[in-house]
Amino acid sequence: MGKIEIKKQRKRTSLLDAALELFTQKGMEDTSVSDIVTRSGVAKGTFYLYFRDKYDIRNKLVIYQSRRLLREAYNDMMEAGCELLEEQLIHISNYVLDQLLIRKDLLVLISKNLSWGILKKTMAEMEAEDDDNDFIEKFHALTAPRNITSTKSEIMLYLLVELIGASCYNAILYENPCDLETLKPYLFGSVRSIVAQFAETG
Amino acid sequence: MGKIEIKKQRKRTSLLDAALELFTQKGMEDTSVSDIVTRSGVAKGTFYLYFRDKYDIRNKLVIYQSRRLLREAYNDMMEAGCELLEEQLIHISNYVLDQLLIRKDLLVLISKNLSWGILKKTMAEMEAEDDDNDFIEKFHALTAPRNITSTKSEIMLYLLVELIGASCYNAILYENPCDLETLKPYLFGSVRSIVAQFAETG
Amino acid sequence: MGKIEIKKQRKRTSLLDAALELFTQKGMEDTSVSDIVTRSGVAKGTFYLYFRDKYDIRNKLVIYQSRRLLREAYNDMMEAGCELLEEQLIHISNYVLDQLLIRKDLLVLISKNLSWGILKKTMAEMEAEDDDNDFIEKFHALTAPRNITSTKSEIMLYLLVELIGASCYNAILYENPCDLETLKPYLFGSVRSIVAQFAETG
Amino acid sequence: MGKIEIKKQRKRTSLLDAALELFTQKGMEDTSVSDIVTRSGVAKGTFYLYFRDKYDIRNKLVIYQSRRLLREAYNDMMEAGCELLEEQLIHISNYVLDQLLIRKDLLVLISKNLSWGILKKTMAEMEAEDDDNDFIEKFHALTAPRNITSTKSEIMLYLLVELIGASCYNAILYENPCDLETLKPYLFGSVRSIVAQFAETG
DNA sequence: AATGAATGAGCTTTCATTCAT
DNA sequence: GATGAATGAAAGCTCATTCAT
Repeated sequence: MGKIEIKKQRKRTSLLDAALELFTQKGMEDTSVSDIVTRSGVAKGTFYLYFRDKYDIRNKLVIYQSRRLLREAYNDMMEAGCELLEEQLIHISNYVLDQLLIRKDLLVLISKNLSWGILKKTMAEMEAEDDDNDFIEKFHALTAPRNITSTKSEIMLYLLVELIGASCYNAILYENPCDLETLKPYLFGSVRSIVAQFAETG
Repeated sequence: MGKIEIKKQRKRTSLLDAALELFTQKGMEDTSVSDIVTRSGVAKGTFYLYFRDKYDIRNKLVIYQSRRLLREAYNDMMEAGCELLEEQLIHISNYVLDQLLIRKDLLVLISKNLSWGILKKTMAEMEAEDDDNDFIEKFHALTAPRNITSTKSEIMLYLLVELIGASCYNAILYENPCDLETLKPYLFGSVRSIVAQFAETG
Repeated sequence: MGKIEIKKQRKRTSLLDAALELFTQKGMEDTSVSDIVTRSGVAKGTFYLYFRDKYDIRNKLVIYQSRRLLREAYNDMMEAGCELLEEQLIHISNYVLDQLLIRKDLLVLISKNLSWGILKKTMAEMEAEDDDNDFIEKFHALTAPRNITSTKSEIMLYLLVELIGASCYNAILYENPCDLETLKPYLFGSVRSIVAQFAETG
Repeated sequence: MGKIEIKKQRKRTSLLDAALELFTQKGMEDTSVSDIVTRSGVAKGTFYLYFRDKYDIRNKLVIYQSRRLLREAYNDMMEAGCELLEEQLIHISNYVLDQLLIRKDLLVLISKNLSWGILKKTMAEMEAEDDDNDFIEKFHALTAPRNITSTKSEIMLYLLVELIGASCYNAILYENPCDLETLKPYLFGSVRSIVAQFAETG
């Protein structure tokens, strides 16, 4: 009954944990299903009871982790009580960046595998499962006071996500062309001017 | 002799061509060294006379292609005779984007594999080989009139490259969140404000 | 109780039905125990309560199906009231061939798996279970009037079964070297002369 | 040059030999490619340089062995100088049966895998490769004097092959329903009457 | 320099079978 | 009796790399 269900969840989690560690340590390429089950301590066949293949577990991992990160960032911003849209977005960005600086493994996993498509899917799923976690609606709620249409709002979000995601990767991992703290002012400056661009014309 | 040298170059080029086609058609993953040599018409062993492994030929390919694209874009901008830094960078960006829209295979190859590290290496190598092609120096020459220090100049370039590179990927390939033409005004607006940010404070 | 007994029989039959469909559709090779239980709607472990393994259920299937076919053919011949041994055997053969033409799945199942050994076992079991179904005795009863010894009778049956079984396989499935109707006259001619051979010398 | 070619032939032959032994000992089912290469003493990958898979090597084996057997039988018959068609066919049959009695491994291999389709392909290939080995033409040459049309000739051959092939299997392997020597008179009697049937009506 | 046959470790995936529930 | 999660051996097959020619 419940016992079996709990054991199954434990197996699943154990596989996800093992995969996360290995993917972030050795990369997707160099991680085999064999590696995952060995670290997880289950049999090879068991993997296939829970996931279709390596790419399936990768996707589930990326979605889960990025969703969690975003939710935390959003909540942190709400607690801080920023008023202005620019400040809200910078707060969220800052939170995410600081987390990724600490958890470089997540940075690698998410950056290399989180496409805009997956992000939208993530947010859609968040909407479906937790009614208090509809991020896209929340985002629109944030942009609404500035009279930004829904279409433009999405393009803006897209530009911001891509700019932040892409630019922090080298800065955090290789401190190239500069370290994260040096980059931040310019990055947030860019965030500010991108928002301004949409808010003005919106 | 020169003849032998020419034959060797032809082999090398033939392998690079084959690899480009295959990588852009089937992706890195699903392309084997066997596939490359078969299409190239040389023996398996020959591959290893020219490249260390699959990743080596991939890197050389990415560097070569992105270097060529950048050089073309730069020359096109010079011919157009833009005066203002913003306009110069937008012109270059526009040229690159239009090319990638046409050659989606290059987009995939470069986006997936061109990191900031490789780009800098590219430009350094350009400097070494062709003295009239030192792109980084040329870039500094472009930014100098606006009193932007070399360090800031590099950070700016970094932000621009990442923003453009990352944001055009989904727009071109999946027209998501919008197609390239729709995105351009916002993208160039962002370019403008990022440059402004550096030029003001510089 | 009877109820439990009925439920068990239903499970068994359900497994046999599923196996028949799958074996004749995809072949023995490509049918797994998993497939069988899935189609049958019972649990994996349940299979092993009723059958030792895949080969066990295959044998039971072949025996059951060929026994049924033979019984039908025999009854049909008796109703038709043929007098002469040759006509009796040809009638039976004809009935079997026509059935196999309609049910090609049975043809494949039986031809590929029904050996002379299994056939004899079949007939022996028929004898054991149903006293009104002892086919081998019935066959001897048919041959007795022609003074064919029991040994020769068996050899004759053997030759007939092998000839008919083997030759109809390609004719029915691939119409090669000719279709069944074209083959029949020659086949029945051969049956007649084989019987004659034994009857003369018997 | 020739050396490499010879080495390749030796590898191929070595694989074929190993496969023959294993297929006839343990059966197709229970023989894996791993088994074959182990016995052959080559690496796993080498197998796939010469054969597409297990079924490919099986077919090549069956065709080669049955072709060889048939050619020997035909030559033996020609040397014996039989005049009458019946005697010629019985001579060939007898030779084949005696060989299969000695080499039971071949019997299993050929019986289980030699379908009428493969046989015809075999004979067609014999025709293509060796101009003095066109068995099908030779067979027609044998039947021609008796005014048997080409179509009927083929049906006759079909019936004979199926009768002999199927009936000797149990007799040789399990002496069931009787041993080969006991069966032969009846079998040859049947051959004679089948031929008579066609010769009469032809 | 060029070849391509040979290698064999390693991959993904399947599946008959067991056994705790 | 019935279940189905778990097992892990073993399958087929690939492929980067080597090396004798």
